[in-house]
Amino acid sequence: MTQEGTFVPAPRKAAKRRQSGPTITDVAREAGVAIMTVSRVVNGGSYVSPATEKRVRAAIRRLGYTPNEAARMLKGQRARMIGLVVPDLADSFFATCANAVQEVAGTHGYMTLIVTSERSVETESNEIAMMAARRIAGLLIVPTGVGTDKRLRELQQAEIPLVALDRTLDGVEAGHVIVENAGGAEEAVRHLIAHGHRRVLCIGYDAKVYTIHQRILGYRRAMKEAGLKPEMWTNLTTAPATETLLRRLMSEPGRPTALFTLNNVTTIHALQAIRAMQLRLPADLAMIGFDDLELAPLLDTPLTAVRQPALELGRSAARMLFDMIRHSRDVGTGSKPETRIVLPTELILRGSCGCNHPSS
Amino acid sequence: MTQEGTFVPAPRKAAKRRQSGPTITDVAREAGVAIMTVSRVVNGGSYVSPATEKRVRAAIRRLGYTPNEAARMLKGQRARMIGLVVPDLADSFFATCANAVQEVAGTHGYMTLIVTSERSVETESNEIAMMAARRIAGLLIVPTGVGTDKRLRELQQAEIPLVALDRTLDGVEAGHVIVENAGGAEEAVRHLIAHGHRRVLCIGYDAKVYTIHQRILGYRRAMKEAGLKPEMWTNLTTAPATETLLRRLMSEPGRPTALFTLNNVTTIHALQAIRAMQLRLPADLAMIGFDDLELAPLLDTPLTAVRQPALELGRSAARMLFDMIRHSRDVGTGSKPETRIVLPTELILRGSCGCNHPSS
DNA sequence: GGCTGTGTTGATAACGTTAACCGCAGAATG
DNA sequence: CATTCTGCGGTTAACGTTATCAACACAGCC
Repeated sequence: MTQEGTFVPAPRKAAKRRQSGPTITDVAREAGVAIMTVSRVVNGGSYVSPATEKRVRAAIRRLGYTPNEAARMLKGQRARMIGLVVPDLADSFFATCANAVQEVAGTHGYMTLIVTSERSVETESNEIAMMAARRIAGLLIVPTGVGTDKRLRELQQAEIPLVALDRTLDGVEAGHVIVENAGGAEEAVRHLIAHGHRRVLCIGYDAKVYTIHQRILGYRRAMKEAGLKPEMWTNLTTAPATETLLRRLMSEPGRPTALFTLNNVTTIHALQAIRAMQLRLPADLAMIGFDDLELAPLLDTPLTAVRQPALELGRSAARMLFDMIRHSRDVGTGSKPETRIVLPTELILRGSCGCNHPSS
Repeated sequence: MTQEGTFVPAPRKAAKRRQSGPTITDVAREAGVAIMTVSRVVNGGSYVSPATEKRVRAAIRRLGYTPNEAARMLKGQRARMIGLVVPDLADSFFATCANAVQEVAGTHGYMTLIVTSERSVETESNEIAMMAARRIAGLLIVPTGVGTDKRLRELQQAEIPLVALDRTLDGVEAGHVIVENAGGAEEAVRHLIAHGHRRVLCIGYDAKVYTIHQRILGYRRAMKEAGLKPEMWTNLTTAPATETLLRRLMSEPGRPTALFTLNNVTTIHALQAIRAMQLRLPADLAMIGFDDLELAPLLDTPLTAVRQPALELGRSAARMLFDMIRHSRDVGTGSKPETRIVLPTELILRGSCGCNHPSS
């Protein structure tokens, strides 16, 4: 069909599969204006006459146009996304935090990339790299490792704000939002001692994790204050290991009369073991767990627990991150954002510590 | 090598705040090759001599280069992200699903945008729009509403694969992964009837929700089969409402002797009410709940429950979505992906239904 | 008539990446 | 020696958006 001698640059094969939806160019054509005018209408702020704006809005609605975030981000170097790294979403504590973070992000028009590190430093590192590639505007992280990941330092160099959630982060400049781990643990152990217990066992997960470490500190303080000998067993990761340990310790003469569990999972494992051993709470063993459980009031013996404000923790951390993002964007506007928030814990007295708990 | 009289295009003013990290151009300069060569090394596949590749890789490592996903996505129209909409992350069932989805996505090099609809159709709609703007490659959704969101139809037009999780989706072409809701409920209610109960109560959340609706169907089938009169109470959203209802029904003469709860939240509310009313399970009231709870075995009377394979549900749905994504990209490669998966439920017998449960 | 605003719109150049060509050595072939 | 490969590498043009600057129309003012 091409006739005479002009060079025809090989007809495109089949219109080249454009992007899914209509683009700003389509809207501009539809409304009979320049693309810049459409951009102005979409982003607001600049001068556009009411009549033109109406025409453009109508075209947008007619075509069902949505701005392409990829292109926006490429121009503006900021993704309207934040990242969140948690060890495990199936843990209700982290799930609640994630819920709160995601909610706050939504009010800012941001979305949240949530990933789980599965308590593996390597996974965590990879995920941070993937988020960096997506050019997130900020990162919230419940750090899994002890040291500081090299990737985090790279994020830092890229001036991406960083907030540690529930734990602290050394070696990089980051904000953090934590709870009164030591104080909460101390209060709980003191309470057990006040009930007359002299041998108070303390068991939990990995002592290298910041939160566990802090809680152990609180436990030691309370024990030392009462002149009692601390007895700690950590690195309990499975239910069987926990049961084996408890069986051994509880068969000794002068066996422990009280138990303080350092974290959620261990609390549940201990409860399972106690049921298997047919011990009665609090008669055979008084117990307090760090981190409350939704069903704690409904257990055989309702469980006394140190409650952490998970929702507030997530919200505060997210708010802090957005403060930092705003501050780093409009450089030096307003005061420097807060970089450390410590939230209080609450000792919820139920039956398992030995208190008479209210019947309703 | 351009030296003398060539045109020099006006020196840029002050380097113009570039993107956070180094770009492909920096790598190319560092390695002394063209950017295209770097791109080839990064994406693999094409001809690059080993020597050049080594040089480029070294430069990449030296500079700490990460490809800008925004630019990639803008070119290729595909974001290496999928979306996940759940009603509530604090619900352990959905949290577990999310965990599984996120894990499968990771193995494909994708990240997951997780949002909660908070059971609001409007929130859900907005979130779908935000995800559309981010040009996600596919969407997993636990639909909250009854009808089909207009936004979903738009996604569909944009040829974005869609999979409904735990529920079905009418009016759009979508895959779905669900569990044997009706069958599981029927089995549970039959079990209660087999224990001799004639008046089996059925309570739950919104009956318009697909899952609840299906479970009610199962309940009705079992009751009809036994020639018993079904008694259902739905729209119970709060704990007080549930307690009020149960108090009223349990004070009637010839009161119900068995209870079947249709969903997680209602199960918990019922357990709270039962404790408040000082009823004994299963003596005063036998009970089975749909959806198992982690602490169910540890309750006063261990709770018999219909367990759903939450992990498997999430995994299957994610796998189905990635099948659809692959299929829509390499058009017509391989067989059409599965679009319907139904997973079995399992009745976990513990004490609350009246069975003697194993002590350990 | 020349100015200076002021309110509105348009043209163009990036942003970082990849797809589609183009070109160039050197080897293999005629 | 002239051709055709073939393996590598470079050039250029998008992708959809926004910042920047220029242009225009119209008013008010000397």
